[in-house]
Amino acid sequence: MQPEIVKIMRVVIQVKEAAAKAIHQLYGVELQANDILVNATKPEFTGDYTVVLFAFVKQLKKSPDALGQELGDLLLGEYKGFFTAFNVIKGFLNLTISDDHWLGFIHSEYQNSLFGQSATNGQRVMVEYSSPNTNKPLHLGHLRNNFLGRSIAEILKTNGYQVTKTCIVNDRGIHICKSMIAWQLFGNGATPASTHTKGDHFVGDYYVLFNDEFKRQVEVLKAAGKSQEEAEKEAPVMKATQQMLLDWEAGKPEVMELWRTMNSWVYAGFEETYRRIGSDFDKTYYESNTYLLGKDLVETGLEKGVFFQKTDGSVWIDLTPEGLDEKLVRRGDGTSVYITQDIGLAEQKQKEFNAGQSIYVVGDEQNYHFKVLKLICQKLGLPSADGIYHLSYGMVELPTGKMKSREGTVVDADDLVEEMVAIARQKTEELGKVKDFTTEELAELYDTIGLGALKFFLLRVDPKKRMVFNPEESIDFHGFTGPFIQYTHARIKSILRKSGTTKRPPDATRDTQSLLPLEKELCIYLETFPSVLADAGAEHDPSKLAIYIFNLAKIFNSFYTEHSIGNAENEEKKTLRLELAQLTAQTIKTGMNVLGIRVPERM
RNA sequence: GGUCCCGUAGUUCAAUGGAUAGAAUAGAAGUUUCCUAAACUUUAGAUACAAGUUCGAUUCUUGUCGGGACCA
Repeated sequence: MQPEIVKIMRVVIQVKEAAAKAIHQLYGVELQANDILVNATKPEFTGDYTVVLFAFVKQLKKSPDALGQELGDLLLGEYKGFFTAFNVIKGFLNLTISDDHWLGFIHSEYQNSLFGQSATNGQRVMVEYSSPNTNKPLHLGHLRNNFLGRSIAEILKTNGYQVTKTCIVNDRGIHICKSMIAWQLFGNGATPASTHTKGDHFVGDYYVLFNDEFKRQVEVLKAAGKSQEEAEKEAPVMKATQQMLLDWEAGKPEVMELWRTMNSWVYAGFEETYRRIGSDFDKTYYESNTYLLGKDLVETGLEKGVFFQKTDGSVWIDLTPEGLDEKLVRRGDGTSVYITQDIGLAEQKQKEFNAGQSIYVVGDEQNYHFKVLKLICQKLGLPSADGIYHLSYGMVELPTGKMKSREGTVVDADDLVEEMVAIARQKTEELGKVKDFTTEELAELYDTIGLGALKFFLLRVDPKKRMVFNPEESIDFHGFTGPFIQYTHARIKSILRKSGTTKRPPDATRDTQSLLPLEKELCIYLETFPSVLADAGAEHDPSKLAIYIFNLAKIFNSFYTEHSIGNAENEEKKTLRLELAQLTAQTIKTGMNVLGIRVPERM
């Protein structure tokens, strides 16, 4: 074994490659390292890593026991100093890795502030997330979106990608006209400044007013004998809104002016929220600029025969061969539909950034839409089409069911953040551990903890799955939570402040101590961090990382309770444990930062 | 009508076809002369149902029941 490789290569990979080589040597069968299943050994068995043998039993015509014995014997002989023991139980070959190897790993990485980071790979990825509408403020669902988008972007950066974060703002259409109409009717010239209201909430309030007024007018018309449908069509506010949309499209100056003004209020509000929750974008697109994109692509598609025209002039694509149906891409009156501008924007982004991968963080109610989008782009032959990936996430629900604006059950993002921070404050004051902090330091700490709890809560779940947010139970700082991890970090930093960092001189000879079970468990788990980051990136799943950091903190806490660091049995142990503590703190910090969560030095 | 997703402890979440299905919380019982008890230790508790595929199924296939989304 080359010593350099030992340091760089992950242990699991080494085990796989060694096993593949051994099988080749013993039986002449060529296997790829990745075809071999290697897991961490379950705690109730002896060993560190386990080769699952069942898969080869048939092919090699060996009993699992015999195969395990032969393989174990060969591996132990060939890789002295790496493997130190093995046992075979049923079809499982449990291998023990030498303490020397783990010690070497800790010694070489404990000061590495880039532990887990991959070298740049020269590939560009775009991540589009957030995608707000300008008629109302952000809610809990947007928070999940923002945290996912931001963290997946950061994860991909650590994986060596060059990442561009984009945002498409839905700033036009009937919804914003509703707010505008309501403001004209009921606003009396009020502004966010005059009412001391955050701009996005201000505009959102008029959206609510619109709906109230609309409902009222519909009732009046129904009382006058109209059907529901007729009433909704004829309600004066609705007619006014539709006229306003036409005026907007025609570029009528007063309408444009009002639209710009109201949107600017909203952007000021969004800006504040984004700053608070840590979302930022390298490039923001506005639908008012992009909604006409893609029209020329409809022509291209018709020429290429990808699209076809019906007798009423509407243009369609036939996706029945793909198991979907026919999809409209341009209406008979020549106006385009939602998907057309998405195709156009995809093309434009490709021209601007030419990213190999384009990730769209969008709710799973649009699964069908993105399936269609990708297919159409592929059929049109857009070079970036294969790189389209819909990072589809499930809705955040309340214990009572879905959030409904009509029933006032929408959880507002700003309110929720403030509530979390307030609870962090209350909890911190109760514990009274940071009485010497300045006001600024306290404010920062409350933010760190409150936002940490919220972000971790939303990121710890597989994005694809729907999740339930229980306002009472979710605001917990114990157990599988952000503050638990932050606390572990703060405690480690406290130990390091008191015990000093490690005293190992750079030329110190490698020690010969043996690892205690809890020390070893921590080593093994730390060593997997880079592959967890890689997995989380490849799977587009930050929850893998969140779960890892939580487990790491838990393992450290068990270790810490059992073994003294500052008053270790001897200097050698003390040095090792300080190194373990340093690397654990570093790993927690890197992992949490990648999730967009800060970790305090003290709390 | 068609397509897709989801059903795991009381609750919220895990488990690339692998060993006795893990955590957290709520419940029960403990741990402070010593590095931060927002911690630690012990305990009890679950794969919706029925078939099939195989050495082995929470995972794959089919059906039933339940929840959700989308398309026209």
